[in-house]
Amino acid sequence: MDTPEELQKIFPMFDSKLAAFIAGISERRTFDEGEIMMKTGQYFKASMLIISGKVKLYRESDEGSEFFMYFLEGGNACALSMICATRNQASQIMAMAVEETEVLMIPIRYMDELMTQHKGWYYFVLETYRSRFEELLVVIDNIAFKNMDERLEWYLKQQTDKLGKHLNLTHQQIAHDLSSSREVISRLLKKMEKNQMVALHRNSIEVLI
Amino acid sequence: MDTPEELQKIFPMFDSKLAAFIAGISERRTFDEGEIMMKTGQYFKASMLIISGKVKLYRESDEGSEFFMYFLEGGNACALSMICATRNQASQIMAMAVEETEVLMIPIRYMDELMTQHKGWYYFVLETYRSRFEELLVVIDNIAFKNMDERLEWYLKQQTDKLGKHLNLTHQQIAHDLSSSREVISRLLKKMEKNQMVALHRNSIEVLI
DNA sequence: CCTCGTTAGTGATTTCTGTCACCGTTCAGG
DNA sequence: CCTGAACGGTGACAGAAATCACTAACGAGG
Repeated sequence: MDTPEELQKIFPMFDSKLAAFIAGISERRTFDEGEIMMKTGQYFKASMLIISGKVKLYRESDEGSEFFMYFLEGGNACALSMICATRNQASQIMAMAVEETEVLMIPIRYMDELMTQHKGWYYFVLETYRSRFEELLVVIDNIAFKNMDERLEWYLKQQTDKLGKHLNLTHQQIAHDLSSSREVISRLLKKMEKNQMVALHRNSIEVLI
Repeated sequence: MDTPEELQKIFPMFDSKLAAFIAGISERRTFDEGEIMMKTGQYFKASMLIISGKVKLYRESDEGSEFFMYFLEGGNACALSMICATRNQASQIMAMAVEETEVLMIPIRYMDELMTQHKGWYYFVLETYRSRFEELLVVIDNIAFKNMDERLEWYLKQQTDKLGKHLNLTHQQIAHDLSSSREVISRLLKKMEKNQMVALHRNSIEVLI
């Protein structure tokens, strides 16, 4: 169990009373690399705060294909889990740990108390919603206005910002995340390699820019 | 100025104390059909609650093209205006009245008091964010996974849900909202007409399904 | 060391969408 | 009543992306 002081380092918005409260009621859980943390259609039993690690968030289509939206990392929280939890609504997104990830699970029965008694909590919730909302707007910009080559560049930039210049991704995975096809991604990556923007290896890509 | 009772009819989440407070501090304003209520890059000076009418929300690209996201109507509020207002951030969306629309403008200096003193207010804010967030997810579904014919059908469905079966839209406007081109929309509409899904008139479309 | 599944590269073809060109219709304003 | 702008229909073409088909390279496990 975390001490309130550790919690405040990761979530600076929490005052000490709030940090202590959360430390008392939450349960720590670790997800392995590649583990699915939340599936579409699943119901939230707890609100999740990310302590450490990295999480990829996906939107799933009816036909089963997935679309990468954004990352969560330490200090973030799943926006939907915080409110769906209180209303018992099904998740509309899929979350996958890309590295070992530690989270705090806050049971939904405490949501109302957190909201009403702790000013820092709902500020945090609002800030979480606002920033995810803005990320979604950027996602829309990209898929609505840009071609695949620009989208791929933007995608690689996002990944390197979070995971470093050396990406352990196959072309297939990238195609999947962008809801495109492997051949298209392979060709575009080749073009980027010619332009000295990336170096291609088997199962990994080095971003040079 | 509205009476608190009228306000509660439109915003059932507001308790009478909150309704009275808002009635006291807000200013009513009317926007005409077609009027731009909010431009990208503009700063919020007030949070807006929609009393009546219909508003279309757009995302604008760097190059100036616009992309329709969702409607707001009586009882809704602009999600971004509620939080950007408190942080003095620029708007990232464009809002246009599609019919005469009445709004309540709540000056930003009251935001903190509303948040901290009125439970109904932040429940309302959270609910607003949550529902807009979900609408954005559906928008992403459509542009990420669907072709233009399906997107057009979904677009027409949205419009008829809010505005009725008889839509006063030109093909050019639809193309604009979907960030496509007039010719493509014309052709797809012709196909839909053949399939008895719409009836086409000059400057208007009747949706038959 | 062999084999098979995964990963990548690439050409050919098709589909979807955007663009260009052009024409006819409608309608408001002079 | 005329005219020009806005609207809409349509064919031809171009480009992006998806799909199909095939090949080569790599690497883990027998």
